[in-house]
Amino acid sequence: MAEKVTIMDVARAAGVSRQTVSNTLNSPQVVREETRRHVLEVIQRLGYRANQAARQMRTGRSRLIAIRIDPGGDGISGSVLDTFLHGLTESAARAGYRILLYTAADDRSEIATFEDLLGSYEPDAFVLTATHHDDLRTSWLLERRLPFVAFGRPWSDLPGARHSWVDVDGAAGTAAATRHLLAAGHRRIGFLGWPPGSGVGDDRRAGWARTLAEHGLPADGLSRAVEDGVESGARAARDLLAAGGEVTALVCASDSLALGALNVADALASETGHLTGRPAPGTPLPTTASETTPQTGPETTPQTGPETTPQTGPETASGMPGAVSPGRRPVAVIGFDDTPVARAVGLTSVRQPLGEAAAACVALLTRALGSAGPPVEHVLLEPSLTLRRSA
Amino acid sequence: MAEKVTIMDVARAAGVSRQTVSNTLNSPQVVREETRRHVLEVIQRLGYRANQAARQMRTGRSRLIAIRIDPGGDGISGSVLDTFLHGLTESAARAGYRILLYTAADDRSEIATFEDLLGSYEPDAFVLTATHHDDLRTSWLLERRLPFVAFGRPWSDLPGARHSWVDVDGAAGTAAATRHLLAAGHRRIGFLGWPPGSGVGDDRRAGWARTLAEHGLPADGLSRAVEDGVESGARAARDLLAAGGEVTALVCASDSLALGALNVADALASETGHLTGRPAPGTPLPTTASETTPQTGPETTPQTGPETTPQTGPETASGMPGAVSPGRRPVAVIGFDDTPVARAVGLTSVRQPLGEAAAACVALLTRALGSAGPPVEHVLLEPSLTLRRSA
DNA sequence: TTGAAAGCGCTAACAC
DNA sequence: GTGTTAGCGCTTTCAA
Repeated sequence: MAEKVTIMDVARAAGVSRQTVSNTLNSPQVVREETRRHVLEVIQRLGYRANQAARQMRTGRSRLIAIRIDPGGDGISGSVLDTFLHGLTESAARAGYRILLYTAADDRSEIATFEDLLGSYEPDAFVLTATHHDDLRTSWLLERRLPFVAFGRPWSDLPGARHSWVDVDGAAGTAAATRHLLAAGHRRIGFLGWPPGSGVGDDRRAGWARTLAEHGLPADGLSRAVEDGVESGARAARDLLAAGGEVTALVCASDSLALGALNVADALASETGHLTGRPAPGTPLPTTASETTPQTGPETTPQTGPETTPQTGPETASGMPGAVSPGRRPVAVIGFDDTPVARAVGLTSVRQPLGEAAAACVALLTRALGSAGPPVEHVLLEPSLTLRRSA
Repeated sequence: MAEKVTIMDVARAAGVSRQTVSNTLNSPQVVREETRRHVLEVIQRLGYRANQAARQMRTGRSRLIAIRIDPGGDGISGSVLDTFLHGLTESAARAGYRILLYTAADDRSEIATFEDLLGSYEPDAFVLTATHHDDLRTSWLLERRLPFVAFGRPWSDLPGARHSWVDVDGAAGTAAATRHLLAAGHRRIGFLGWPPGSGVGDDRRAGWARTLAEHGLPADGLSRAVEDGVESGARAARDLLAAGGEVTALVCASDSLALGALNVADALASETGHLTGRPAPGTPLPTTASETTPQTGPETTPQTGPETTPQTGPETASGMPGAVSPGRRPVAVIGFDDTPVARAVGLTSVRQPLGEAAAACVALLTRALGSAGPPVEHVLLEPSLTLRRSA
C-alpha cells in the first residue's frame, strides 16, 4: 500500500487551506504568486497527486480516452495500429489524458461497449479506428453529442458522417510512389489494389491513376483489384505482368500485396538472369541509413529530381504480348504502410506518419473538450516514401 | 451528454432503498431472491451502471490494470506485444477490469509513471513486460507490496525477484523445433541466437542444446551469437554454413535472425540448383490450412513421428570444409515468435500462446487482488510449432 | 486573495 | 432483510 497524500496533507504542510491548494492547481491566476510557489513546492516535496476518482466525481471528467484494440497480429499491417496506439498514449499523456482499451467484434458490440464505458468509467472521448461506409458508431456518438475523433475519414457524405477526423492522404502516398517510379524512368506503371467500395482502397488507387493522367500516361488495363494478401498479390502481379501491358513497375495498396508482387518480380529476374531491385538472397542488406527518405521541410515526399529528365528507363523493353516477356528489365515494386515486413525484405513503401496522426487526434480532442461546442475539424497528413531496394 | 442513471433512480423505480440496490449488486446473498430479481430487472430496464469513480472512492479499487505499450512497430517482433495486449484487454474485461496504457523509456521513468499512476488513477495492478536482469521495476513494486504480474520470468535469483509471473517456455519451443528437424532427418542442426546474458536468449539456446545432447549429438561450433536483426542473421548463417560443420538446418532465436538465415539458404539453393523448403519466388503459396499445426490435446508440439525412424535426411551431404559446399541439400530454417513476417515468407516458427498468457496474467492478478496475502504463483506455457515451407 | 460548506455516487457500518 | 448515516477526496459555490 502506498501511503496516500491528500490535498489536506498538502494544505497542512503548507499552512494554507485545502482550497488554496486546489486553486494553485486548477486556477493559478487566483492565487498570490508567493503562495502559489510555496504550495507547489510542498506538493513536489510530498509527491502529491490529485486523486482522479475524487476529481472526476466533482468535475465529471475522467481524463480518459477510450480506443479499441484489434487482434492486430493477424495481418501484415497489424503493426500499424500498434504504432498509432503508442503515439496516442504518448500524446495523450502529454495532454494529461490516459488511454483506456477495449475490444469489440463489430460495430454493434462496440456501441454496446460505449454504453458500458460511458456508464462506468466515463471516458471523456473516444478515438475510432477503421472507419467504413455506413459506420454505425459515428452516427451513434454524433446523436448523443459525445466527443470523438476518427482516425480515418468518413467514407460517406451522409449527415451522420460529419465529425472530426484525422487521416493520412493515401492518394498522395500512391501519387508520390508513382512519381518516384516515373522519375526513375518507368512509363508502364501498374497498380495492385483492393476491390472498389472500400474508401481507403479507392483512395490509394486514385492517387496512382491521377498521377498517370497528369503525365499523359494511360492507366487502362494496368490495374488489378484483389483481396488483400501475399498470395493474391502474387497472382495479380503474375496476371498483370503477363497481360502484355509491358508493365515495369507496380504500386500496391498494401505491403502484403507488394510482397506477393515482389516474389513474382524476383522470379522473373532469376528466370531471365536480370537482377531486380532486390539483391540475390544472401547478399548483405544495405545500411539502415540509406533506407529512410531525408525529410527536409514540410514536403514529405522524396525529391526525385525534375520529372522532365527521367533517368535511363525501361521504356524500350521488348514485350512478348500475352506472356511474361523474357529479357525485360527489373520490375520495381512499391508497397504501402512501411510495415516491419517491408523493412525485412527491402521493400520500398509508403510510410504513414502515425505518431503525428495520433498527436493530431489528441489535439482535436482536447480542443473539443475545452470549448463548449465541439467544432468539427479535419487533419489530412502527407505520407512519405521509405526508399529501399525494391524501387 | 448521456443521461445519468444513478443508484437512487434504480431504488426509486424499484421501490426499495439505495442500499438494497447496492446489496443486490455487491452482496446478492443478503437480499431476498424476489427483491433481487426485481431490482436486477429494473437495473436492466434503466440501463444502470455503477459509476466507477464513486465506487472507487468508497472501495479504493479502480478495476484498472496498467501496462506499458512499447513503440513496437520498430522491430519484426513488434506484433507480439500487440497480440498479447489484445488478449489482455479481452481477458481483463471478462474479469471486470479495464486496461490502462502508459509509455516509458526505461525502468526509471517507468517507476516514475508507477508513482504518478498510483497517485492519480490508482490502478489495482500492473502487468510488466520485457523483464530483464536486475529489473528495478519488480523490486520497486515488491517493496511497496503492490500487486503485479510479469509476462516473463525474473531472470535472476535475487530476493527482489520473487513475484508472480507468466511466461512461455522458450527452451521447450526451440526443443520442439530441434526435435522436428531431427525427425525430418537432420543431424547437423545449428543455432542462431543472441549474445549470452539475456535470459530469454539463453533459454532458447538451452532448449536446442539440450535436445541435441539428449540425442547424443554434438553442439560444439554449431551455434552463433549475434545481435538481433535480419542482416546479422544472414551473416551468422553464412558464417555457420561455411564453417565446415555441414549444418543442414538452423534453429533461430527470432524471426528476424531466421529471415536472414532463410535468405542465405535460398542463395545456396539457387546457386546449386537445389530447392530449399522455400519455393521459387512466384510460385503460389500453400493454402493457409496447411500452415497451422493441428492441436490435439495438451501436447502443443506437433507430432512428427517417432524420432527413431527419420525420413530420408541430408546426413550424407558432401561438405567442402571452410566454404559453402555446393551440392548440399536444402537448409531448413525455423524462427521464433511466428510473426506476420514468418507467415508472409513461409517461415516455420515457434508460436507463443499469447492469448493464454494474457488470460493467465489476469487470472493470477484477480486471485491476488481477491485474497489478502497475494500468493506468488508461476505459469509456464508451452509454445507450439507453426509449420510452413522453410522446415 | 483565502476560508467554510456542500455534494458528486457509491458502499460499509450500524440500527431497525 | 431493509433503511439510515457517514464519508471517500476533490472542486465549486459563497462568504469573509
